[in-house]
Order: sequence, then structure tokens, then C-alpha cells
Amino acid sequence: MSDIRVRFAPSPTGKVHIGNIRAAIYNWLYARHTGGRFLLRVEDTDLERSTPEAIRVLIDCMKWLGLDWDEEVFYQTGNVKRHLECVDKLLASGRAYKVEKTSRDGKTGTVTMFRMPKEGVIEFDDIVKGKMSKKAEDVQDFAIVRSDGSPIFHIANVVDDIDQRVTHVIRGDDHVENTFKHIEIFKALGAPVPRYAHLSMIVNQQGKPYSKRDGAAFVGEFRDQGYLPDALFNYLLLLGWNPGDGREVLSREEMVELFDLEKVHVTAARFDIKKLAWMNGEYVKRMPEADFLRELRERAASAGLDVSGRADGWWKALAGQLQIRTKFLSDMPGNCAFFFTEDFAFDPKAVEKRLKKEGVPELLEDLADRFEKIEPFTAAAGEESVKELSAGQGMGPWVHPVRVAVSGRMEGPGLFEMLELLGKDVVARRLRSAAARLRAGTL
RNA sequence: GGCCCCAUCGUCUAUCGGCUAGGACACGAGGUUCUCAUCCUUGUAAGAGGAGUUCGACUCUCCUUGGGGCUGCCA
Repeated sequence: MSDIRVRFAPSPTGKVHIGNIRAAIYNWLYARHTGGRFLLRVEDTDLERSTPEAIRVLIDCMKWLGLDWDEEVFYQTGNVKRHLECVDKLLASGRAYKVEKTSRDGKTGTVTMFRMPKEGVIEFDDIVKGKMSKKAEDVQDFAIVRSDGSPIFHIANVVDDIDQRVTHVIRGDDHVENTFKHIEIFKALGAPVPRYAHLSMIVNQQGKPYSKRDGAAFVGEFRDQGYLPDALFNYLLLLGWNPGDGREVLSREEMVELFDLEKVHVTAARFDIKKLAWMNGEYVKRMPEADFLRELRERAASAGLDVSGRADGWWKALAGQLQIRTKFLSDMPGNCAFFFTEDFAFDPKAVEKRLKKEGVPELLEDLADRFEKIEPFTAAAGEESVKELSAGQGMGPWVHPVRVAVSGRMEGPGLFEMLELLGKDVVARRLRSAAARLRAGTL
């Protein structure tokens, strides 16, 4: 175990978005890679905008992504006493002073300001951005205590980092300018300055920065849409870092082993939902069979489908058919509903293209007769039977109408596997029913 | 306006002075196949512009342009 300590320090003023959570991912990975500790600190000093709900959502999303932290959650508001003690020290040493101010929204009162040096250069060596420097005169004095006596972010953030013995601050790019201020506070307080790593932003598909109000960027939204946490995790990691050998889909273990702050990119990355979708498909394909099966059963059941009376082997066969065809787990109940109910929808285009043809009702009935004679009714036997009919020609003309008649759609599992799963009786009934409806013109 | 940062295919990126500029996603074509998906093969597509350094610049320097961040009693 190293003595490296990093923290993810979000402010719970809105739903946690992908930019935030990527900072958490990088912090977590760095801690796990170095054998250090990953801390979670809730920066809730903005009393007006922080909400318990946001904290709950944040923790929920972190758990979903497997971002576990190593010590008790640290609430910034719980450390106010210490913040103010430090302010007193700064006041005593002359590095802070009180002043009468009028805020933007018209409040007038006494605030405590931190005094920046008026000359010299402030510099730090950012792990991702390299050497950063700024003339002290270019940084204004700034408020650290509000007129109501509550500490402001800058002082709270630094004091908490001192108290939590944070060694590496890994955070968003939007904090670079603050770093010049914070370094001065660390020094004024006689504390060691941590190492910094500033992460570039993730921009949206229009190339513009995400804002907290950007609903689509909320982490929970991805879960609701059927994305796998590991896929999101992997994709977000790739947005700003890669192992350098071309690998993209990485196991959590590989990520931990290979992650390196030095190789994090300086440039902003654009979020590409299509690549995330591809990544998700990769993860679905790689899911252990048993996990996919469990998801399938749960999702089918909670979609209100009658999933009773099915053997384990049946489920396994169904899962085998569905897994490589599934990009989003949330699509599953819809895509396999016809296995469980007679009340499935017919895709009008499929009906038009495959069923509304001369001779199709007769064909379906003929096949129903043939299938009924097969015992046992297996995929292989079904295929054999259709092969005989098609006499060495392509099976398309027989296969396509059957597929639509029993499932209502043009795409899906292998036809004969599907027929076996449905069972002889159901298949025969649906073929006859489709034939009848075609004749009656009700399809 | 001031200060700071950034710039390779449409997107994510490799390259750390030798490049016929590689990979992935997306898109196109072909193959496998009962559909879809998977899988395999394959195509289109990039170094913002201008100076300089150098035998040689995508790689180093400067300028321009473009983008972004900060400039709160938000974080």
C-alpha cells in the first residue's frame, strides 16, 4: 500500500454527469493502480443549491459503476469549524483580511478575502498539462468566508485536502485557475502542496461543453437506457486515455494495471454515443452466459410477460440466441415478447413483404401439417423438413413467411431454433392463425 | 477586454525528428447465412494556415486563425 491519497470531490448541486464521473473514474483508477486510497468528499458548502437527493443519486451512480471508496464519506459542511480556524490563522498572519462588499445579487456585508501576493510567479507541474505558471499579479484576491460567516469553496477545499492528507488532486480542467489560488493557501497555511492533474473536458456531440443542466449527460440516464456500467466506464476511460497498444475493450483489472496519469490527454474529447453503443454491445456479448440469462429472466418478468413453466434448458437456449443480437439489455423484453404471449405485434412492413403474397396461406398451412407430424419437434428436424420442400433451392421462400407468421417480425433468432423454442403446438397454431387472418384480410 | 490552455480522418486516437501517417467507431462494398446479429475480407477519409530551426518536420520554436477555461459572498 502506497501513501497516495486521492479524492473525488463533487458538489451535490445537480445530477452527476459524465464529466464529473470520469474524474471519479480517473481518481479511482489512479488509487487502485498505485495501491493508494480513493476518498469521496461531498462538497456541500453551497447550502442554497446542495440537496440530499443529489447526494443520494451521486452515491447510487458510483455504486452502479463499481467506484468504491476507501474511507467514510467526508462531508465538507462537517468540517466548517476547521475551515474557520484556518481562516483565523490567515487573518492573524495577514494573509486574509475583512472587507465590506456588495455581492452581485445586491447583498452587502463583511466578507473575508484571501490576499494574493502582488509579485512573483506561481507555478506548478501538472501531471497531465505539464508546467503551468502565472504571474501572481494576474490573480485577484478572492473571498473565502461569506458575510454570513460560512466558508467558501476555496478555503474549504484546501483545508479538507490538508485534513484528508490528499497527495494528488485529480479534477476537471475548469479548476486550473483555482489551482494558482489554492497553492497560495496551502503555502500560507504551511501545508505541503499536493500534485495536480487537470482533466480536459468532455464536450457534447455538437462540440460544446456539457453543462450540469445537460440532461442527456446524467449518468443515471445511461443506466435507464440499458447501458452496462462496465461499458460506460470503459468508454469514459477511453475518452482521454488509452493504453497505447490499440486495445480498447479492457477488463477492470487491465485498466487498473495499465492506467497512468502521465498518458492522460490534454485535449478535450467529444462524446460519441455511437461508439458507446458499440462498446455496450461488446460488453453484452462478453457477459457471462449466466449473467445474461439472469438479466433476460428478470427483464422479461418485470415487463409483465408470463415466464412461468419454462425449463432451465429452454431459457439457456433462448439466451444463447439473444445474446449476440442484443445491444441493449433494455431491448430484450420487447425483442423476445413473442415467445411468451400470443398477443405480439406484427410489423406491417414484414407482413407486406413476406406474407401478402400469392400462395402464402396455403404454404403456412402445409407447413403446419408437416410440422405437426414431426416427433420430436427439434430445430434439426424442422430444418430437414423445409429442406425437403425446397428441394435443394434456397429456403428463403419458405423460411421468411414462417418467421413473420410466428414472430411478427423479419429479424430475430435462427428460425428453426426459434420454432423449437416456441414448441410444435404454438408454431402450428400461429401458422394456421396467420393463414386464416390473411384470407380474412385482417392482417 | 485580461490571464491561462488546446489543435492528426466526421468522432476517439497512435506517432515522442525519418510517414507509403497506423488502429477503433461510424459509413460504403464483398463473403458466410433462413432473417437479423455475429464473424471474416475490404474501401473512402486526417496532420488549421504562415514563417523559422534542421539533411529531414505531424512531431521543436514563433506568429495567425479557430476552440475552450477562468475572470462570483458557485463549485
